[in-house]
Amino acid sequence: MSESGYHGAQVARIARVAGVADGTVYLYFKNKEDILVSILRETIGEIVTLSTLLEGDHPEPLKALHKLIEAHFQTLGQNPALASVLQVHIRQADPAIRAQVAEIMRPYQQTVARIVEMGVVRGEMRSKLDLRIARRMIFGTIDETVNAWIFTGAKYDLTALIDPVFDVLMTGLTGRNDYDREGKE
Amino acid sequence: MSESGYHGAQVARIARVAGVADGTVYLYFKNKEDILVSILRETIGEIVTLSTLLEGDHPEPLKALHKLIEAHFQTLGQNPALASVLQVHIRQADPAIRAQVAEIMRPYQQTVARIVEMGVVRGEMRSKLDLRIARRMIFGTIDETVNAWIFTGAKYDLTALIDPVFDVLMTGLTGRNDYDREGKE
Amino acid sequence: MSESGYHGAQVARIARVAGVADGTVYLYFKNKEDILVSILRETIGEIVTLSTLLEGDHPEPLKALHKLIEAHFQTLGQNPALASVLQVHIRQADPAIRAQVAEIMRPYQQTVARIVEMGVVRGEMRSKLDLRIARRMIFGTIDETVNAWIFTGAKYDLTALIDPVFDVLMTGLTGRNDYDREGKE
Amino acid sequence: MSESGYHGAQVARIARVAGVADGTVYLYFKNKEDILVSILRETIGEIVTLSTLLEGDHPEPLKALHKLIEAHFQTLGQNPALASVLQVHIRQADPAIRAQVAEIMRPYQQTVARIVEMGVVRGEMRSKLDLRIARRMIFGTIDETVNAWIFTGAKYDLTALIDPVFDVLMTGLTGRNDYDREGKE
DNA sequence: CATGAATGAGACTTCATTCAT
DNA sequence: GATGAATGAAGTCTCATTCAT
Repeated sequence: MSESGYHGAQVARIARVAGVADGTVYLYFKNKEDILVSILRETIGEIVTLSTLLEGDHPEPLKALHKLIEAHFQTLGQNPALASVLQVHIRQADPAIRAQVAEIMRPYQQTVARIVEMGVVRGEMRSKLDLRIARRMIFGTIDETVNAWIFTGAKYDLTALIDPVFDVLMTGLTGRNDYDREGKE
Repeated sequence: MSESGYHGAQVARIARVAGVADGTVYLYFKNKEDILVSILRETIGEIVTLSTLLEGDHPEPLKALHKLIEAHFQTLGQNPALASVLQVHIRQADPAIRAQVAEIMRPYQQTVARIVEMGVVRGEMRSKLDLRIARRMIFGTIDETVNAWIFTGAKYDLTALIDPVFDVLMTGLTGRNDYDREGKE
Repeated sequence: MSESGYHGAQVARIARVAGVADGTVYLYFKNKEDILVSILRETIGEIVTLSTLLEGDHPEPLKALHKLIEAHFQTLGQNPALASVLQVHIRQADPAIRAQVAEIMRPYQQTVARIVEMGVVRGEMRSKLDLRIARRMIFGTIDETVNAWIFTGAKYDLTALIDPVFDVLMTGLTGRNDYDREGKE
Repeated sequence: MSESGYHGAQVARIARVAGVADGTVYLYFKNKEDILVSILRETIGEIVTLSTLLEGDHPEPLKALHKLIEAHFQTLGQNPALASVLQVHIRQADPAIRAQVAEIMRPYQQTVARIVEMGVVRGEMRSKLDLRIARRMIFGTIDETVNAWIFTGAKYDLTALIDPVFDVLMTGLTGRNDYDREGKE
C-alpha cells in the first residue's frame, strides 16, 4: 500500500489514491503521522540500502557518493507521487512529525558523513573541508534537485541528472575537476 | 508588520506576535496565503537588494556569490522566527501557495543565474558547469544550511557559516580551492 | 456467549472475549443494541429466577427482599465484567436502547413491587409507605452499591454487602430495626 | 451558556441547543469532557451550596438531609434538560470522564457523610448503621428517583417527592418512623 | 481604523456493520 | 457456519475568515 504514492497529505486523499476507504488506512497505520513517517522511513531505508548494494564491498568515497546519488534519484525518479510526499507533504509544520524526521534521516546522513570522512582521510577530498557544511552541500544539492524536478511537474528523467550533480559535488569536495569516473565503471 | 516574525503559521498567532487583533490582519492582507507570500517576497527582496548593495558596481562573480550568502545568512540569522516561516510554514502542501513561491523566488534565482553565467563567461568558473545544476547546488546548500540551523533550534550564529559555505560552493563551481578572498576585502 | 462477560462495549471486544470473529456476532444478534439488551434481559432474568428459587414457596416479604439482594449481588459479584456492562455501557445516551431497558427491567421491578405490596398488606411494612418511592429506594440502593463496587475496581466481595444493605432497606421499609433474620435461617 | 441545558451529548447538539455554532463551544470549553464535567461540577456545587444555605447555621442531621433532598430536587426539577445530562449523558463509558466524576461528586458525598456521621454521634441515627451503605442508600434513592422522573418524561413535579423520599430515608437511617419534621419548620 | 467573538467547513479518527472467501 | 478485512457514516476538534461593535 505505501508504495502506491500519494499526491496529497489528507488522509482522505491518501485513501483515495490507494483505492481504499478512509477507515482502511487505519488498519495499517496508527495515525496520519505514522503514515508519513512510515513512507519516509521506508524510502530512506531503500535509498541507503540500494546505495550500499550498488557500492559493493570496496568502498571508495567518490564512487560511494555517486552510488548514493544514483540510488536517491532512481528511487524517487520512478515514483513522482512518492517524491512529492517526501519533498512537500512531510515538510509541514506539525512539530510531532518534524521531530521524527531528523531521526529517520539519520542513516542517510550517516552514510553521507561516512563518505566525507573517508574521503578526507584517504586524501581524496580537501583536508580543510568543513564536514558539517560538506554534508549539507551534498544533501542540499540533491534535495533541491529533486525539489525542482517535482515542482516543474516531474516531466523529465531525474536519473539523467545523476552525473551532473555528482560532478558539481565532487568538484566542491575535492577541489579537482578531473575525476575520471568513467574509467572505473 | 511582517518584519516582526512568527513562530507559528496560524493567523491568530501571527496577529498576536504583531500585536494586533485577528481581524486587523485582514485589513492588510487578503488572506493567509497573502501573508506568507508577502513575507517571502519581502524577505527575498531584502536579501537580493542587500546582496546587490554589498556587491557594489564592480560585479565579480565570486565576490557576488559571497555577498549573496552573506545577505541571506544575515537577513535570516538575525530573525529565526522569520526564518522558521520561510523554511517550514511556507512549504506546505497548499498548491496555491507553492505556485506563487516559484515566481517570488525568481529575482533570487536570477541573481544566482547571473553570477554563474558571468563566472563561466569570465572564465572564473568551470566551462563544463551545468548552469541548472549549479543554481541548485547554490540554493540547495544555502537552504539546507538554514534548515539545519532552524531545526537545531537556531542556537548558533548563522553568519559564522558564510565563509565555509562560500568555500565549498566556490570550489564546486571553480574547481579551484585557492581563491584568496581575504586579499580583496 | 453472552455469559462470558465484557469489559468493553465495542463489538470487536465483545467478539474477542467471546472467542469469535467480529462478524460471527451478527449471526446471533441483530446489532449491538440487541447484544446489550440480550445481556440485560438474561441477567435480569437470572436474578429474578434465582431470587424466586431462593425464596421458595412460602413467600415472606422481608425474606424475599433479602433473597433478591442476595441474587442480585451474587449474580453480579462473580462477574465484574458483566456488571460493568450493565452499570456502565448499557446506560448510554442511545434512546433506542433506553426505551427497551425499562421494559426489560419490568420483571425485576414487579418483583420489588410485589414484595413491598405484600409487606404492607401483611403489616410487616409501614402502611404510610409510598410504594413508588419504596421501589426506588430498593433499586436505587442496590444499584448504587453495585455502581460503587464497579467504580472502585470490584476489588472486594460484593456479597459481603448483602446483609448491611438488607438491614438499611428493611429498616427504611418497616420502621423497625430489630428484625431478627438470623433466627429464621 | 452551561445553564441552558442539553438533551444530547453530541457537541453539535449541545451547540445547537445553546444557539451557537459548533466551534463556539470550544471558546469556552477545552473539549467535550470539559463541557460535561463543567456542567456536573457546577450543578453539584449549586446543590451543595443551596442545601447549606437552606440548612442555616444550626446543623441538625435530619433537617440537613431534608434540605439536601430539597436542594437536589429543586435544582434538577426546574431543569429537566440539565437533569438529563447528569443522569444519562455523563454516565457514558468514556473512562476519562468517569475518572473525574468521582472527584467532582466528593463535596456532595462529603455532605452526605457528614450528615450520617453527625446523626450517629448525636444518637439520632442508629448506631449500628454502616456508614458506607447509608451513604449509598441516600444517594442511590435520590438518584434513582431523579432517574425515574427523567425516563418517564419529567412530566410531574419532582419537588413533590421531597417529603416521601425524606421519609423513607429517615426511617431507614433512624429506625423510627415518627419524626415530626413539621413542628420544626 | 481596529477589534475579537463567532463562525462553519473540513480535517482526523473510530467503530458498528457487511460480505467475499 | 465462520471469518476478518474493508467499509464509510458520524463524531470531535481546529482554525482561517467575517462582521457587528
